[in-house]
Amino acid sequence: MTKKLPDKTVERLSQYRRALLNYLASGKHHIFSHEIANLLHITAVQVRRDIMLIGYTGTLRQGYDVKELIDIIGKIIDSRDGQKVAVVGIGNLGRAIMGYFSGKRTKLNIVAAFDTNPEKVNKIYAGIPCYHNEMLKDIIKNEGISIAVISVPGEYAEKVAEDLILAGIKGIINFSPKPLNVPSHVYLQEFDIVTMLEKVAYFVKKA
Amino acid sequence: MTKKLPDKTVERLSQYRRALLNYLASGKHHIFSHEIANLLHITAVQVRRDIMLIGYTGTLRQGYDVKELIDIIGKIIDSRDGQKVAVVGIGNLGRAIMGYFSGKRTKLNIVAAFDTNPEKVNKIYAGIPCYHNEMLKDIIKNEGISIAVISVPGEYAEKVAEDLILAGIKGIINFSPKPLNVPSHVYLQEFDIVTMLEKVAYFVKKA
DNA sequence: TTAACACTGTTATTTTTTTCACAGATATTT
DNA sequence: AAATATCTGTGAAAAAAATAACAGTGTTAA
Repeated sequence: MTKKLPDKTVERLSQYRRALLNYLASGKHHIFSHEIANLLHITAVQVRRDIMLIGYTGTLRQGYDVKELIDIIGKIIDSRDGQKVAVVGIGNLGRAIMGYFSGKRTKLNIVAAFDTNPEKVNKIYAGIPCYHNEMLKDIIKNEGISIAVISVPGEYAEKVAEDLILAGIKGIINFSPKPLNVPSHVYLQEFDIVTMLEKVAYFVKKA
Repeated sequence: MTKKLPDKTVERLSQYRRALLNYLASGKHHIFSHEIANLLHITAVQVRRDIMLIGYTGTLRQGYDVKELIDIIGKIIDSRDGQKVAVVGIGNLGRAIMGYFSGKRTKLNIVAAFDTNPEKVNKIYAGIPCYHNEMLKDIIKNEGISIAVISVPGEYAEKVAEDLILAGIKGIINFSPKPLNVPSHVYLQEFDIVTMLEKVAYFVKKA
């Protein structure tokens, strides 16, 4: 199972798991591919194919064992000992992200936040300590943080990314509008809110 | 030029425009495809293809006229009279989004925010009035708002989406972790932060 | 004036992702 | 027990997106 899965499949697996955890609360133990599909509003074939790709197999006429499936997905997408995450830039967006994770105990732990604003440095946000950006390299290295979320204004994004890369970060999620350049051993996911809005606007506009 | 462009091309066009507006400040009036490519860290072919798709053509040996290109992109992705946008859910994320747009005058105008929290209702955030969710349908209709950003907790997302659709919304950006189901005449863009992080974690994890 | 060069525009190819179509298996109905 | 219905797993086809390859054309250099 070492073979890398398609990008999109990994995204959906994460969503399957969340939906299934929720579904467990209904007390049912089995679920059909078309039921999963309905939860995410996608097609049943897609669900079956994704599940096929991770090597799990359901039972005919009964569908998939919910707990087993949740477990398998965990084995695939989680890393054994969890991964540490840092958030750089404690504006509204940074705090929103920290809020999403606070309380939940998953394999992904936000363990540090960074900002340059002295008002914010050395405070605790959603249970996470905020350090000055100057500390970034040291803390990333010492804590073994492998993933960083960049939620600083565009002007600073490049510099932050450089520092992160020098510190040995492995994955970056960039919320700033500045496209980043990363070496091939760093996985980069960009997300640009303005662009997303403009795209929606394009597909919405009636001539 | 009524033919719909590929999804990804539209995203990139939005990014080209922003990069080009910035590039104008350098005082240069022309730009080569490979220079645009460098700005976004993509390939020159991709840039040329996108530009081909919108029917613009550069001049050999000089590249593209920056202002013209910006104009053409605007003609393609903006709608003539602009579009109105609403943000539903004024948590950190909602405020972050409003912050991105405040001040900038583009063809996309956030004209209303909604929340259920009485502390927030009837206040102004980043210049945008916040109404109670009860007002949603009326205001969407009366103001002619065509796009909505959902930044409420998952539990409320479905209900909000229903109301938006009843109100005649055309496009939705969903930041909640609850997958939405929309009729085919509504364009939906989902963005799930937890899933994105889990995806990055997967591609980053060593063994 | 000819050769080398540097770009664009586009066709062809490849890769990635989704959808179709159906064989196989087991429960249910008649 | 045969016929029917239901659901999985997957090969094959289609659709979407990215990349390669190159013809064409003006520019510069020799």
